[in-house]
Amino acid sequence: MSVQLDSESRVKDDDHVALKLWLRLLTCTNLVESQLRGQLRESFDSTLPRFDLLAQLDRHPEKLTMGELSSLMMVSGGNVTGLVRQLEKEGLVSRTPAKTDRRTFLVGLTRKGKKYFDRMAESHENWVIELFAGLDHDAQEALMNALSRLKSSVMGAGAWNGVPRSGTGVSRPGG
Amino acid sequence: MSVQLDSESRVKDDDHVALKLWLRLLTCTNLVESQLRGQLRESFDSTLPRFDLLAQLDRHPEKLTMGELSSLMMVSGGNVTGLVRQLEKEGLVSRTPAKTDRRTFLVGLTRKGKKYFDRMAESHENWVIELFAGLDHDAQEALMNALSRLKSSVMGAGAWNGVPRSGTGVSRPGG
DNA sequence: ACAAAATATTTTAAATGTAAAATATTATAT
DNA sequence: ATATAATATTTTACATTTAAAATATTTTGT
Repeated sequence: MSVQLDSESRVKDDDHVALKLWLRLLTCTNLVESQLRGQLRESFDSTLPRFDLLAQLDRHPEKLTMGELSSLMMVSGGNVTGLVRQLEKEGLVSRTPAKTDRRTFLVGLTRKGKKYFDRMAESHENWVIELFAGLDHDAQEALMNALSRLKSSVMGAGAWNGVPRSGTGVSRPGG
Repeated sequence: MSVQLDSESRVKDDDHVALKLWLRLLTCTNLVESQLRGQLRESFDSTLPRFDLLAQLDRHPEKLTMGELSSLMMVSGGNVTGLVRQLEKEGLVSRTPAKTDRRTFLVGLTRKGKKYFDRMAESHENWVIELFAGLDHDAQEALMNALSRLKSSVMGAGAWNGVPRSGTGVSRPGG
């Protein structure tokens, strides 16, 4: 049937380079995400958002507020509310009111959550290494540099509204 | 509070280069996607998946089956079923049974859908160009090359299960 | 021809996601 | 002090997404 296999196929010959670039970026991300999601499900019966939330807490042992989690994960506040509730019910994270501000909650890994995360994180890193193994170290450096520039470009472009975080004014220099 | 603004912040200093690379890739994609989603909503009261589906049909004027759409968009079949149903109800796409195979449906843009898409596509391309404007042409070429290599790497790595397309055996050389 | 396997799609159930409104609390400006 | 604005989170309503099961049809093997 000779049909391409991914989103890039929608690029027309006369399309702008930037558009091709964006679609290839999206394709790569989708491919990696699919692999990781599948592995996480098969090996640990878990999901990417759960893993990502635990990873943020592991990276920030000083505990994080709901809003910080929302910013870091680049998802809406309501989304975080649901995920934290779920993980708290399973005893993987703790959620305690802040002393100084009664609006705020501090979220952190429990011992059980830390163990659970560490187990997954090791496998996760190996999966990523394997997926990127086709690029030698220089190629990885080159890609990292290119992506750094892209990140700056995107964050600099237009009026920056940020990632949807309804009801949160965090990180809106233009707002 | 001095907390970073995106997923990369979960990288620890001793983490493997590939992991940093993956998180930066994810961050860039999330940033671009958020911008485009917001613009699409504000300017056209539409969404990315709707746009993507129409774009695939525009790219393939010979019409596509549900399964081909699923592969091209890298989303599950059930997802395509819902999107096509919605767009068909709005008169933007047509969905006709194939002559030779009664399991199969052929989906294509209606005249109304083509107009609707063209209007969005122009803005969409301009948004992308603007988001990538911080990279000069050489940098864009470099990034494209790096991503090409990454795509090959990911598609070559491990047993390729492909993107989740439940109930679809498409493109599984290993299955 | 006929059973079994493969394929294409839809349906289902549950998870994830957004955006906007609602609630509660804290900060600011008279 | 008190009204107003800003902030942090939750709730609500709904859209999207996946994975698996179900359905329908075609293909394959014998």
